Amino acid sequence: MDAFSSSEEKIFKAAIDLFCENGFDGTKMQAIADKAGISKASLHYYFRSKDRLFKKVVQNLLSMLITNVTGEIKEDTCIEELLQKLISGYFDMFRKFRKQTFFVFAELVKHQKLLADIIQGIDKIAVIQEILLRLQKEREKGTIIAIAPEDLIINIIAMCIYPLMAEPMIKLIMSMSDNEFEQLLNRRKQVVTDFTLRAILVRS
Amino acid sequence: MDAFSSSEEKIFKAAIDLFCENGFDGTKMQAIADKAGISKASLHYYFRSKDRLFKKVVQNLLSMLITNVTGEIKEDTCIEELLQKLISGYFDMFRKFRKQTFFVFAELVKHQKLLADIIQGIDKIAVIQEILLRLQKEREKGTIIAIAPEDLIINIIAMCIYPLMAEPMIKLIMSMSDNEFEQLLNRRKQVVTDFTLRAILVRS
DNA sequence: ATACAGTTTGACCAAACGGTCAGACCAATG
DNA sequence: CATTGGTCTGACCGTTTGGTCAAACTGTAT
Repeated sequence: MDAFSSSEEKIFKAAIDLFCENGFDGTKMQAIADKAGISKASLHYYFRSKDRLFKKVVQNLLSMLITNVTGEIKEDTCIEELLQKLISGYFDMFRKFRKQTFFVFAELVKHQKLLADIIQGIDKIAVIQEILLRLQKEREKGTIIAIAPEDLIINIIAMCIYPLMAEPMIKLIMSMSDNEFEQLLNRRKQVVTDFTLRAILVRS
Repeated sequence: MDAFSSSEEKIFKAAIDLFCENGFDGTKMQAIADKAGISKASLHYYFRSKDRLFKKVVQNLLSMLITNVTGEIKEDTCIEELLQKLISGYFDMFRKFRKQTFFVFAELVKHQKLLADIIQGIDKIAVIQEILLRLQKEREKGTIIAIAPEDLIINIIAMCIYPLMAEPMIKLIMSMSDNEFEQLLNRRKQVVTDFTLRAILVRS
């Protein structure tokens, strides 16, 4: 009677995969059961309804995405290194959990009512707050220009996340091949870091 | 026997609204019929199947979004004004057609197979090409730093579009109220313009 | 009036959907 | 061996889904 028996785990993993791939409405309970290798009735045995299963999946992914950005940002690292690590961390995570990220974004917009319920199950948003504070300090120190930390972080996340979410659009509009696009992604961390540092660093 | 009879138009508009709101799987034919004020059978009379109707909707929106960014970019405007107008244009459009943009992004990722069919029905992607060329020129002139025009445009679009698509996430992570977020959106054009110009302008 | 092509619909269909339930299965305990 | 409690399922249910079709309804030209 573990919190995660083998079957429950298999179901949950299958549900994550399929929900991320096809969204809430596009995912059928039978498909989850098939992928998990159990009967549809067992689904309802472990998770009472589709909505409950869905909510748990979203909660799990959101929590994972938020807490995953944490770590290794010490107080004594200079602003350049801080931003570089931040960008690198965000980009790698978004690239690794591409579909999951897009899924959470999309479904959170559609089912805004669920958000209130989901928030309570999530622990740490403190990491971001920490970074916001550090940026505020740097600004007072005069190493970076006057910019609201929120604006700066949004800019950074935007530049990291957008190419990953907009791949088909970018390829279409820019007439890019798969190869060219992959090159673009590979140089992306450097591009965003340079761009950001040039934008906010106060030069002597 | 117009290309758009009154009924056909009503159906198409209803379809756009509902598809944008609920996605492909979340939109039911009966709901479209109800919203258009006609019978479900009439839907199939004008558009043979749900897939065909869906494809036409995506095609129409994608074409609209792409061609809508055009206009008023003359050759003699300086780089600062060019970027400011570009950012302003993108941001206003994305803000105006927020749901449509998100919808096209999401469904284009899911149904990547349809993209090949859809591309053929779209005329002008030339506007972007024009801007890419102009940026290349400025770079050679030495007014802006060495950055691939594609990277620059992606950065700009990213910073414009991301806050609009990630509203719930941002509010959650940054602990923002509706009011604070609206303020953030209102200053966004200025923020992105300043940020971008500082990042790419060669200073004397 | 009649004929005709385009439009619109109620009634209908097979398939798929989320969900239920009685009962089979299976270890572990007495 | 018998009982018990958790696990698992085939069969089933009511509803909803995308799609069809013959028939009714328009207006217009003959």
